[in-house]
Amino acid sequence: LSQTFLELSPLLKRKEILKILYNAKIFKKQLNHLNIPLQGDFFDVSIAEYLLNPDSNHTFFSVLQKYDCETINLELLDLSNQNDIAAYLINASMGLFEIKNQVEKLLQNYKLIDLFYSIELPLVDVLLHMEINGIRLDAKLLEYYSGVLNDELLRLTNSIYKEAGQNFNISSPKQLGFILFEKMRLSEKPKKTKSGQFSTSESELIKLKGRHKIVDYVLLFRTCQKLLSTYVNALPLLMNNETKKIHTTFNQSIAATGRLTSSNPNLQNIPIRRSSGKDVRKAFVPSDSQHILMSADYSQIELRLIAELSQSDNMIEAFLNNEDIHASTAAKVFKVDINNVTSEMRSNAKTVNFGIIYGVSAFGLSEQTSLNRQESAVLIDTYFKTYPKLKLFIENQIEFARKHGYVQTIFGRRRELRNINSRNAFIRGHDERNAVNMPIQGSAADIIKLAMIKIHNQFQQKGLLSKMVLQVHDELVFDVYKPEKELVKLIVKEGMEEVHNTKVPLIVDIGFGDNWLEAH
DNA sequence: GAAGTCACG
DNA sequence: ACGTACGTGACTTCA
Repeated sequence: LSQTFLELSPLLKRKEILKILYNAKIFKKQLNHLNIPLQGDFFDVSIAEYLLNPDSNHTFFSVLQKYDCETINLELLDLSNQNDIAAYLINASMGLFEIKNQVEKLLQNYKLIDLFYSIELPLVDVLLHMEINGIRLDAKLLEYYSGVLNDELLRLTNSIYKEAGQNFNISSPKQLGFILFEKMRLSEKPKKTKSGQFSTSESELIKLKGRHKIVDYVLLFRTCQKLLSTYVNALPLLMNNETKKIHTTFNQSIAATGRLTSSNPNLQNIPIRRSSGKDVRKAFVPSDSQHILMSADYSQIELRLIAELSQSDNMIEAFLNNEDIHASTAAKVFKVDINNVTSEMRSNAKTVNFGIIYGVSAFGLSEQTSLNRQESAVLIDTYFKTYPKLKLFIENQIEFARKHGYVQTIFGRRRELRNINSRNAFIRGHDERNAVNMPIQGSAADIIKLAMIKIHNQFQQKGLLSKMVLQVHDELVFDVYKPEKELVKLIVKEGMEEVHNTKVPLIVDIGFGDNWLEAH
């Protein structure tokens, strides 16, 4: 394969030739490895197809079929035969060429062409750089933590066996369910999963807290086990041993809302919420002593966007006054002065604020808060009376979706909602919630993508040594060359805050540190 | 490979 | 009466 690439290199260097690719980032990464630059414009069919149809998984082969290109049956090919391989590649290339013209027209018809050319395509190179840069991992710290967690796990295992009166596989939900609900009868009405098994999920176990010591042990066991298997033991195995860096893959054509995803390893779900997991974050460090990590995150971007899109004046007002939005909401719905908001009131208001973005029900809210169903229903009702335009926005979104069969973000990214008119209330409900959620989540995704492109270009123009290394939906992480600290801070803050003009200001919080936890 | 669980925004 | 919050990826168990 590398031989083929070398032979192609004179063509790849010619700027006037448009290169039509399927997943350009993978191709460019391979070329980069061989030191063959790809110059000039390129077109990525996989991204075009994703914008046209963000809900489905597409492979090169499925796209060829979809656009009625003649495809060679792979099973009939002899991959050790050069002629067969050549025939396949020629066939695939012709297919790509045909498809490019078709999808480009479709992008135009659906008004996705600007999104494609000014956001998604330029983003390919930004993500490529980030993946190649990688982020440094302190594997020694994780090794130490692994020992601590293993000891803890051993102690918990023994305690659980003792309380259960027998040995069993604690990691097996089936066996654990049997012990807790058949043998120990810890609940009168244990919740079952879809398949009829006892549910042993965290939210169910928390309801049993205080009934028996074993519940706390199991919860702790699960936490330790998760940290060990997914992070502490797994991350060092994916580290490049020479550079001590981790190189994730950012997937640009998976999430139906327009977000990126991260895999191998997923660096968008590194623990932070619980204290027990925070040590994992400490293992993400600057590349060397000349660098420092910088984290820049949008403050409440989704709530700001829903305030903006709904033109909800009193919520906009709260943001303009730089109020604590959850406290502000609590003051309004519980009708107290903002200074008299208790932490429980704020916490419940916070849950509703997020719930609104997801289309929460009274039941869902009661599951997430200390409130019962009745109280939750009242709270939601009061919430909509407080922010009437928010309710109107939700209704308008659903109506738009019913009429047109799709919804869109502020940059015109679309998601079809095929079941918005379904007679099945459950199926319809899902699309109704997405009619509200996708434009919010997706607009936030559009905004941060555009900011990434701007920031990357500034770094290149100024020849900076600092690097953008991670994106976590509303946060960007940089490996900053210390002498560039103030300049980088300025470029990033302005780049993120000024990328899109809104009535509600977008605010970015910036922090520095010798590890990712400190930078927050 | 599905199901269950849990890490993140 | 019903089911019950959006979007992901990874790990373990088990049929």
